[in-house]
Amino acid sequence: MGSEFNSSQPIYYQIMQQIYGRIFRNEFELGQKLPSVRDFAIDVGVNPNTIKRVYNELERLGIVETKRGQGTFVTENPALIDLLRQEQMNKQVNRFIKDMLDMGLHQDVILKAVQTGLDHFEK
Amino acid sequence: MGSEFNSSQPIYYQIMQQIYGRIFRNEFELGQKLPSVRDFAIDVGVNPNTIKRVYNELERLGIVETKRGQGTFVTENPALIDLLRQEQMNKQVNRFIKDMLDMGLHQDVILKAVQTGLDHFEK
Amino acid sequence: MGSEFNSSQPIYYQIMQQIYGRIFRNEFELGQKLPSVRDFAIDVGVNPNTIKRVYNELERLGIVETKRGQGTFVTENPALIDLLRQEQMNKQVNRFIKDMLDMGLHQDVILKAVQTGLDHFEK
Amino acid sequence: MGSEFNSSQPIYYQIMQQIYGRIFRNEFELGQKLPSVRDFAIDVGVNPNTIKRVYNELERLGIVETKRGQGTFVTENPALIDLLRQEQMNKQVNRFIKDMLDMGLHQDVILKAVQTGLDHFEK
DNA sequence: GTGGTCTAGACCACC
DNA sequence: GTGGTCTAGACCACG
Repeated sequence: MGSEFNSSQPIYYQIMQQIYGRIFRNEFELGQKLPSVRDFAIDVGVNPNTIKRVYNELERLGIVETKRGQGTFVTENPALIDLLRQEQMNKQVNRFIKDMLDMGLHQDVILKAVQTGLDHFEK
Repeated sequence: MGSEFNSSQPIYYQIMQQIYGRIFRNEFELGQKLPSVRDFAIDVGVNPNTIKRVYNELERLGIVETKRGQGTFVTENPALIDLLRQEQMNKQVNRFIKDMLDMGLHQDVILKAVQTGLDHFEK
Repeated sequence: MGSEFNSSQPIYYQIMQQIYGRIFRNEFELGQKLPSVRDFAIDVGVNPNTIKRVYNELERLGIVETKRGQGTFVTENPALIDLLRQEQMNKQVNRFIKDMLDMGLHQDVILKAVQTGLDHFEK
Repeated sequence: MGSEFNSSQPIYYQIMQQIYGRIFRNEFELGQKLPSVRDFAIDVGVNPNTIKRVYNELERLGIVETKRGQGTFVTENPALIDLLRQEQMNKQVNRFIKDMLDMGLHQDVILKAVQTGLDHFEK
């Protein structure tokens, strides 16, 4: 695949978010092996070190685990994934609401904006 | 005020967002003079260069104007502020919705989370 | 038995330590035959190469001997085991004390911590 | 300073432990600036990336904090340092005792070994 | 083949 | 000047 990365955020972070999303969306089976560092690096067109960092961060979050000499695997604990998703969601929602209120927007305006936004994405 | 800044974002950006918010919330009157770069820098405990950059960015967005030898002033154009607020809001909403959908969350879950989040902040 | 291994240390090393401990605790009789590499590998859910390495290391230390065509046996020399245990103990104690002193802890604090730790494990 | 590192442990880890120890022993004042990544790298004769990793790990533990464009500083929170030292001590003591008991050693033997070990280091 | 570590050196944003 | 990121490539221990 190509190397389309937003320059405003670190590449490792963007890749991390992608994997995060794919796990949350259950596009990976639990316990599934992720591509090797080298293969994945070639695949997305970045340096192996960058992928290694991605895997490190994901492991620190507990969403993957690496087995020496074998590879990196999605955690087999579905409860953990649900917990992380919940946490992530709460964090995002709270930050979003805080930002909106800080802009002086009222509740009904915010809610309306989200609704129309969702309708817009629905297509 | 102390110097409590989130290290995950540039300091200048955080200060900028604060000013942004205060203007949007009409805590500054239109045409009001902002503190001098030096005073503001001392106030928030930051390098003057950082405040300078903040003012530059705000001016680039048109939300403040600097008058040579007089200082930096909030724009007197209310329409411009509304426009910027609208833009800002749309950007935030879209990014938020995209992030939530990427996590595999459904519309109703997202909407519900925002509602309960708002209720929570209401107090 | 499952395959619960600490990822911070090599698997072969952890298995080695376990066998070490069982010999020291006299859970193996002197001269007793250890399981075959293959059986042991299946038992702990690990690559046979890993077990092979464990046996090699143990043999290098003289705590087991392999007899061609017969298998691997715990040494029949009790003095050797005592010696190894003594060596091992000294190494551990010295490393422990060094680590504690490096942390700026005083003798009495260290001793007290060990005492309470032992009481805690006693139950 | 020279580059005397034990090859059995990662260099970054050994450096990390050294800094850890110096902070615990109060050889650094609270809030003190650590050497810059580059300077420190030259000082100990390793690559800057290695030092950066050390600082990252220490920051993750909360014992230092980095301020963008300014440097890396020892945390100013003495309670945190005490807590970390306590944690570290407990972990070490428990691991030590567990290892010793696993070797089939009795309480009094262990305690005696620690005492004579301490006497030995006292000089 | 796999991850873990390390080097050498580059470019960038930030203060 | 300072940390943050990234590349290119090397060597090692492990399974």
